[in-house]
Amino acid sequence: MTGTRVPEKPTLDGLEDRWAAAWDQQGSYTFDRTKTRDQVFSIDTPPPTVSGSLHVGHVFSYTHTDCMARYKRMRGYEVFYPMGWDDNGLPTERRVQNFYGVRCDPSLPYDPDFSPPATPDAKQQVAISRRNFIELCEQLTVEDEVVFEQLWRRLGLSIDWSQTYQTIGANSQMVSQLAFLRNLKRGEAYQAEAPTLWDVTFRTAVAQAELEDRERPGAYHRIGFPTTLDPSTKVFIETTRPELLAACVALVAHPDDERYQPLFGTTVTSPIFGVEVPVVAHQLADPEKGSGIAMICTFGDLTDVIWWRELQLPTRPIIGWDGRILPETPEWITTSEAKAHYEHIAGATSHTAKERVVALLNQSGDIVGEPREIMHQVKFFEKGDKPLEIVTTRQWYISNGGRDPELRAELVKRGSEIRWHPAHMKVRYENWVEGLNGDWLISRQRFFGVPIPLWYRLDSEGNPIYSEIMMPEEADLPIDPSTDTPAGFDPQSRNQPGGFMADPDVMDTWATSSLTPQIAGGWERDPDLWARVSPVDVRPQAHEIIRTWLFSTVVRSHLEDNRLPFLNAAISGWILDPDRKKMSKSKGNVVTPMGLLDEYSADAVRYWAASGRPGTDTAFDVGQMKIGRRLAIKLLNASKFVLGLDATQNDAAISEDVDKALLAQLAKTVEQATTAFEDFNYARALEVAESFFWNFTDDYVELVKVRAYSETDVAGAASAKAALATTLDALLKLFAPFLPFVTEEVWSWWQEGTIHRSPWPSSEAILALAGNGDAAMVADVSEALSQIRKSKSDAKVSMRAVIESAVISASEDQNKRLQLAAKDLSSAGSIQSLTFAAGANIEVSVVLAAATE
RNA sequence: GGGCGCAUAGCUCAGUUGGCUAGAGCGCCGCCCUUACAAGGCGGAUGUCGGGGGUUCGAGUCCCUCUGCGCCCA
Repeated sequence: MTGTRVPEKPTLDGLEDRWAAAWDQQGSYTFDRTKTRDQVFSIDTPPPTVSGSLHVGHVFSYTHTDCMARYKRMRGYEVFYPMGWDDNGLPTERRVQNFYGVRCDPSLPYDPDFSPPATPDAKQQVAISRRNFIELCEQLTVEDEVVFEQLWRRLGLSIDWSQTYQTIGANSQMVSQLAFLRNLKRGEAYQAEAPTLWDVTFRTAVAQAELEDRERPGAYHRIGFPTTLDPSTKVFIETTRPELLAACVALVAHPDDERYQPLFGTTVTSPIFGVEVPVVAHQLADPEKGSGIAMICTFGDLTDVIWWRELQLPTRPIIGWDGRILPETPEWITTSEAKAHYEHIAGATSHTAKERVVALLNQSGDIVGEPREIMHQVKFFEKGDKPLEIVTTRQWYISNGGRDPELRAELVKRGSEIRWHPAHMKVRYENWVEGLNGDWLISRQRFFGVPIPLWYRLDSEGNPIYSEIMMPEEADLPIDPSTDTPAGFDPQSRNQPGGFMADPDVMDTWATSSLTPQIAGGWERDPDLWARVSPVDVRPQAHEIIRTWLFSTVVRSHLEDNRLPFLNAAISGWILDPDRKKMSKSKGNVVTPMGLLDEYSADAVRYWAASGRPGTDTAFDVGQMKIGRRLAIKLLNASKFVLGLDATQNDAAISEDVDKALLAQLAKTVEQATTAFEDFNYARALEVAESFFWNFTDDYVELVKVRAYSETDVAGAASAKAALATTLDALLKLFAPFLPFVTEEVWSWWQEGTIHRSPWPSSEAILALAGNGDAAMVADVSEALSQIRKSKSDAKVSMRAVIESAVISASEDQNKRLQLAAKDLSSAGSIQSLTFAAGANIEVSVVLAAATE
């Protein structure tokens, strides 16, 4: 019988659409939630940023994860493989503003009947409430998510499409807010006044990623500070920002600087403002810069912030959110003369204040010489025109060990509990955690994002009392404090004296992303699911976000559950373009994946991706895709041939030594691939499978072809067919994680069900069939066969040309093995008379038969 | 300035606790219409394993050092 359905002309065309649809229909990858935690392999899939553009970098790392998922599924695990979309944050905010012609005004009430303007006008954006804005974000990102999903399906990712989430979705908001409230109740979240990079034009905090340095002219002013011990002695500092003199909290010099060592621990008095400040030592003070001793102000630049923080200095801000000198005279300025000086600059822009302070210093004789003009780098918001100020604002923080050595040690320990792939990535985690010097700032002065779910009571003058926090009930989450009302208050009392106000901020996107295991796994929403999938088995991610995504996830899980969020971290590398630059949208060197899938097939593109070793940056290389395509086609043809021999059963006795040897080799291959996969080294698993496969088709199949066709050598033919069937079965399975389409196609020719739920091959079972087979024979036979071919190639004759006589000389062991294959070697090489002789290595000498026309 | 990684054939890369003459594919050259595959097959040539030093019977592999490149942090 032939139970096979082998097509006449196998092709890769159309496989992707056909099998993607079949898997979807059959629910091949649907998570079976009756399985218990020990039967489950769960994946904390990275949610890609839904920004409307796709590139091959996406394909690369997601393929790695899918190969692992498919392997584990074949190992019998029920794989929990969800998909998330990262549509939270600024990129989406900007796109929505431009696309719909709207802007977010959190003070506005929610309008359930709102619809965006028919013809968006970027210059006259319609102001809408935060909830309306978020709804538009969701609408727009859904379109992008459809495009991503099509790509993922086409690529063959074995995702359970019933398990999806959006980082701005209601569930993500609920999880983010709930986790935050738990942190707050346990004392892990707190608010504090802290210095923030601030754009005075836009009146917004600016993130590190939005900074740019610009060269600007400046001038050093040399200013004398009388020492307290002897007011006739002055210490001279040089500063480019004399307007901040009233904000001076200390002078600082390098600890090794002998000029200033006697002053450490003493105090000096600021000129014109008469404030006594200490002289301190810090490594970052540069003896070569200016006079070698600097004025620390709160805050002139980022170094001031570091000094202020590390030296525990007081906070004396004088610049307001509008960039002007604060109107009220600060409490640390006490003498009437100093107060008069301050009043002279109060309310001025920093530019005007600088002129006035310099004038006052000139009058008092505390400035020396002319200003020395320089060019220096100044930090700007990338879209701003004025230099950034550093202002102190009230922000929310979560403890991450940055200020607590005990917690830090616990988090370092957590990092060492994670199994890292590759192992050296652990060091990056440790370096980061050990180098932390502050807690995690999670509040952002943005519109789009998960709102901080709090309100504050307002005093009788309408000023917020930040110590009187009002939290929502957990059951009411998610909430938007800008439209929802705290318990016990009338909506009318919003922003009224004696009433309440919403916290205006949203959370950092990492505050949500740090909870992806909880979001996807049903934490607090579906405790039964959560128990079956957590802690997650593997977190796949890129190396540059170990310090952000990975670390913050560990922090949340440690604080909430006192355990790891995931057991393994699989770190992927980047895609580099052929010039070895990181591929990114801004460089314009991005290759879009759909065209590649069309040209080379999904299996071929996956082959390229899977060749990239874990954690290693990999060059974009269509050459690898061509090889992958060739491999997939070869798999079709070789399978067609094997099945065409009716080699579909492996229950016949495997009697021939060559066949046993092949199976011994196969068992070894399976074992190596399995070991590699267990170590998350999918690339190695592919390599060993591929290496075996080419040897199988090039040599073994050629060798046993004649015997397998034989009608006289019944036992020999049966043995060959059984070995072929066994090998084909195992090979398809070894390749299934990498080439899901072509292996499924071939599987369907002769087997029932999906290959992707069939059991991973067992090296023990294959070894049992191999009996006393000697794997070393495979290489010897290949070598002999290769030399027989070479002799024909050298003689420029067809491979079918008849060899009259051949002598193989080889070592005793090799000869022993080769003689067992003599029959097959003779038929494969068309050798009429084959004899063996003693020698060192395998050498074949032949006498070709006279050509017969 | 600190940390991590990389450097092997013209190209892209393997090379596992040190072990026979360092491998694969692409590309290149030659041959073969061969009854699974000519969009294929078979065969061939190609190396100062970045430089220098050390440990060892033996080093691409371990140690030191230098150079170049990448990333993260300061």
